[in-house]
Amino acid sequence: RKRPKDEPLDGPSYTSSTSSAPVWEEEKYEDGVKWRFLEHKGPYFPPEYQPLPDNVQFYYNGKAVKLSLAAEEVAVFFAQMLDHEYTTKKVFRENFFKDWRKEMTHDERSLIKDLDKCDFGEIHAMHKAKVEARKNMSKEEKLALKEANQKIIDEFGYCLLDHHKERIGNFKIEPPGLFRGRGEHPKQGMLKKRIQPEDVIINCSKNSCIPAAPPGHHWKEIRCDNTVTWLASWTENIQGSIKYIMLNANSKLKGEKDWEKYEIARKLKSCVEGIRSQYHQDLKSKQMGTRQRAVALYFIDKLALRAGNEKEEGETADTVGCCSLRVEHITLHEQLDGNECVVEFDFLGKDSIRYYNKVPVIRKVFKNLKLFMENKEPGDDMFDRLNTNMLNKHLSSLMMGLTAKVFRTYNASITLQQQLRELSNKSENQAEKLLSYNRANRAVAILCNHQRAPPKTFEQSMATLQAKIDARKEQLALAKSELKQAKKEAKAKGSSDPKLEEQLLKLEVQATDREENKQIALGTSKLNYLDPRISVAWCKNMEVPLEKIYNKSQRDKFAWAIDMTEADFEF
DNA sequence: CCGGCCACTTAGGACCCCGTTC
DNA sequence: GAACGGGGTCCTAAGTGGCCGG
Repeated sequence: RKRPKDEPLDGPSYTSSTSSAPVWEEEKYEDGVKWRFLEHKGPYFPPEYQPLPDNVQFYYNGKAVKLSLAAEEVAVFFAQMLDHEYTTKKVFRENFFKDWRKEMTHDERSLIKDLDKCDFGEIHAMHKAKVEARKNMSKEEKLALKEANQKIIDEFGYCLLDHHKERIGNFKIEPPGLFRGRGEHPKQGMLKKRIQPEDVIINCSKNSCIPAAPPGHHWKEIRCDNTVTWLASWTENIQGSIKYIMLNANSKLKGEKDWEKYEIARKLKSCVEGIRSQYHQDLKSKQMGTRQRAVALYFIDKLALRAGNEKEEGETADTVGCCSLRVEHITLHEQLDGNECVVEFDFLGKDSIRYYNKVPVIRKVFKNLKLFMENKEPGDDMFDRLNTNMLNKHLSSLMMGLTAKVFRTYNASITLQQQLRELSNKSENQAEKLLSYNRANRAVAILCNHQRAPPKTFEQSMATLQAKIDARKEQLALAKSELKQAKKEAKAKGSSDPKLEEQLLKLEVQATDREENKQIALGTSKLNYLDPRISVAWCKNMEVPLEKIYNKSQRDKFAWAIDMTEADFEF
């Protein structure tokens, strides 16, 4: 994508790990070129399969069967998962069995015809013992393991990109195993095959030291394409999609892209009012397609829905976004809970996370929805004259670089900024300020529907915390009465123990925060949707140390923002 | 236009590690 | 010194959206 021409001239001026020169002093490349020089060691391959010891056996129909190496490896994948609920699922078991049989020899295949007659018990027990043994390793063993891992990171985890030594995000080839998609995935249980060097394309500079393939192997291809950012790629066998090895989020390349993303969202801020009045007009259009586009945009803007690309049926779990909503996902209520024109959404979105929301909408939108649903079956598309391509084409005509997802970024960031202004106050103490920050963050997470499964130990840990609070309260009460006594006797001045009160407040704030956060995931919005400059400026204004908001890796990722942002920054 | 392909961002959960508490 | 619990990292799936060729 081309860099929009009207971006500010002063780019991010953070410094990288190896160079102190501000980025904006470096040459800019022509369109599409991502680097001049790229050198790396190639991906790291997972260890080869270790055959089972003789005393661990697989049984079919009660009889021990020595499997071929390939079939055994796949059997072990299944055996390792036996504690998981999904090994009991029909689709998972059928997919697994079908793929497993493909790995068997002719003889094995003619013997093993029923998964229910397979006994993986010994293999499963061995695996559990291994996990247990790993947990019980001595300090020395753990240290040795850690050092060995560090050595791998040192050797494979970095690359040289132009003048910078950069950390690679995922330098390890994904190990083989059984595919477990999210939700009701039709391909769950299929065998995800082992990747060989012969499957891997290496991308690097012609004049760099080209990585050597593992002994006895060769790469699929050596490519020198400086219009892409990946270092290596391979095609995965489940969906047939390409997997990439790319840089870490703290790299210059990723940082610049991130900065650019937020600059586009800020540009939307300056023209969003015009765009809104445009789509309000379009709600009345004579063209059905235009009306559908307007309603979709209304949802994307107001509810921060994802665009909703079409998906191939049977290839993935049945999930939708805005443009792919079906009639069955929406219920219209003329009246609901004292509101008029309420739209009830109930659908599975990305990662099969449920989106459930009852939203009062303007009458024109409501009427249009009724019209779109007329004479349709529950399984029919709500927006039959619209797709993401048409929507994005329209958006890019309104503003350079504008797509559906920019609205999510814009609305997330602007919401954080507004909420911070509304909720936080310089007179609060630090714990209160942090609660306010988290609440602002939470408002965004709720808008974007970033959910998490409630932690398994949630009730337990809330109870423990409450017990602590009660204990502190008691202590405080005791201290107060002691003070009273002291005052009476010695006419001592001063308040009750301020430290104790502070501790109590801190605990109470912590309890509130945790309770409110039960099913909300803050990390996704913090990492992907909230312009970090808003948070940096807030910290400066509130005199809150940045480390309270961002951990080390987040500070590395947002180095560009930390370096360029003053207290007066406005999104 | 449309489908396939490609590149890249966004996402939740598993797992690991380390400090705290009993 | 074991158990706990919570933050941080790792993993990789699942999205978005551009481009190209028919």
